[in-house]
Amino acid sequence: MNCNRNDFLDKFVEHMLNIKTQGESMRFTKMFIPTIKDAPKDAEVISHQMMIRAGMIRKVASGIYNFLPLGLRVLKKVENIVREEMNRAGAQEVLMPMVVPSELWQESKRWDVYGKELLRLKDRHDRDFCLGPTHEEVITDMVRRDVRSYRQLPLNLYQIQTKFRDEIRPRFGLMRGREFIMKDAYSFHASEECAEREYKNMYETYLRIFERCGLRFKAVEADTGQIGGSFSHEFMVLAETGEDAIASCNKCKYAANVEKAETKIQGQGASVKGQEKTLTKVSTPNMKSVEEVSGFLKVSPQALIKTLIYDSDKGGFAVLLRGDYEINETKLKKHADAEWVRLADDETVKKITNAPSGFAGPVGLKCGIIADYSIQNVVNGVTGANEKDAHFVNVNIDRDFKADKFADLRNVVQGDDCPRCDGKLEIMRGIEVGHIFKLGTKYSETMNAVFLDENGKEKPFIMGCYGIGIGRTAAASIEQNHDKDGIIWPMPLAPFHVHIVPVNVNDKKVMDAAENIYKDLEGAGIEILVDDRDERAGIKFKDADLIGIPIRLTIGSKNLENNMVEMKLRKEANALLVNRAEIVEKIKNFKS
RNA sequence: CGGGGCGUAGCGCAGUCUGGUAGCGCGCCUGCUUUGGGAGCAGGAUGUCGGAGGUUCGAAUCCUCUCGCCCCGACCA
Repeated sequence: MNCNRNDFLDKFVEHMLNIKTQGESMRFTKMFIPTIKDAPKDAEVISHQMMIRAGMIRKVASGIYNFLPLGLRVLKKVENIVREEMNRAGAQEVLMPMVVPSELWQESKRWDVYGKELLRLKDRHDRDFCLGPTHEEVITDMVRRDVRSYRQLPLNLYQIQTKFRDEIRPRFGLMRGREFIMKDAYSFHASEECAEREYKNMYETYLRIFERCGLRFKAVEADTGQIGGSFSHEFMVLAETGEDAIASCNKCKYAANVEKAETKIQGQGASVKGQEKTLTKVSTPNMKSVEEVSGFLKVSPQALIKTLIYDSDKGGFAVLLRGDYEINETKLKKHADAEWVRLADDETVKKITNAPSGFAGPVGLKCGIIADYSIQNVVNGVTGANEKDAHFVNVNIDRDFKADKFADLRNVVQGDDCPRCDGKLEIMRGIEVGHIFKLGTKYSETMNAVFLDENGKEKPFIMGCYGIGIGRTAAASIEQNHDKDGIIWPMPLAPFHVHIVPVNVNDKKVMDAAENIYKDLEGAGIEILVDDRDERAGIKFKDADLIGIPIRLTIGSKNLENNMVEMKLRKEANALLVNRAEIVEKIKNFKS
């Protein structure tokens, strides 16, 4: 109304000062932190619920999220650690487009292979594009255009960028989204040795990155999956809610994703001959599963030879497995030498075994049989009789049937022997936050990305690729570090280092003290969130616990009279009183 | 993709079976009191009942279609 020029200027200056506080430290009243008591019912896992409740993220569509200021700060913390360590390791940051022309994907043959996860779109000229789920094609193209000589190698280029994978079933919030931020690095080499050296370099770099993030994690051997290549490691954050099972030796350093984990080959030729009983068919009405059959016949599941009928690009075949073990399709695919394998549908089972599914067995079966090593020990076993409601008992290998091939086809279980030493394997769960691959020449060959070596000979680049899920790392940290009240951030990922809670903002002494401490800490390079809201103490404490900043300073009038301030670590139950003069020093110690 | 479930106020839910003026708790706004662990009292605002079509005098409720979201499933041998 009577807003004259000077008022306007004052307001402008005030506004600019407020903006300035949006740097390292913040006032709660100025920051957009919409915390909520009840998480929406669609949030299933802890990290998802807590990020929503703490006002860090909001869902926009299935598997697609907004990052609010607090969430973004955490994301940036992870990014910066990754960036610093990648740079330190000699990699260089680039930025590639999110929208990629189909030509590149057609060239690598992945346009047809990658499937529905690849979100395809057309531009106004009806040309095909996709949203990049990963960038091997783009980087290979980028490098082949301008790198001609071995003298320009090696190169390690990375970006931190948004990826899109149209997941079948996005879930668990940031843990399995469709749109997500990833650091992906690609290295190019003139020789195998150089590529392997870089793989080790990245392995070490990843160890440093996740250590700096304050995570408990494990590097495990992994299957190379869809990206392809010769060998790879995954970096798993250990958490009950992890989507992956990993096997880890209790004695040596061996650790592997269960998809890939091996055990000592048992029982080759160890079957006890001479006690073989007569093969007998028994009636097992409606007994299909291992539990049903073993319960009905009163034998242990170990005595069963589970017969699974598989379909593949090479046709149908049978897989034999001891009753108490699980099939590992990754291993099966490899040993069956197939492009794809799939459990056969009822119709195919019927065609191959002449019986409804649930009664398949190797005796008299007229298809290829591939058997897990585990059945070599089974004497007088139980199998389906390839006939409805019937099983054979006293089935013996060699006498009653033969397998075309023995192989390691099962998932390892708790207590299996370590393949490397005399230790035992433990099974634990993990969240995959990083994955490194030695790619070899898979992409450089198909995309004709070549350089001239010192002999003037044309050779394809030898490549490696190295990914880290940025958002997933933040989510994994929460899965690993939380209690019933909220998040417990490790210092390096925390959105702020210190959370100042003035108990009563209307008490001038309290607020003055809070302001002074705020300024002192800020001057010492510490990031602070000060809860200057005119709210009851209880509400502020609840929000502080939920948001999970590692150090909380509670400023109340009574303690202030003794020149003391309460300091509480989020991860500990009890608070301690600190003299005002010592606060900065104390906190500096905790921070490092 | 198959199976199941859910869409009602910002969030959590009731109401749907059996059609008859849209509710509860939390949150939000105003005022007073309160003020170290999600306060009390009083007053107040807020809904295309996911969307479209149909049945009916009348639809959140019944029917058809559609969209969105969530969960389970590739271990039945």
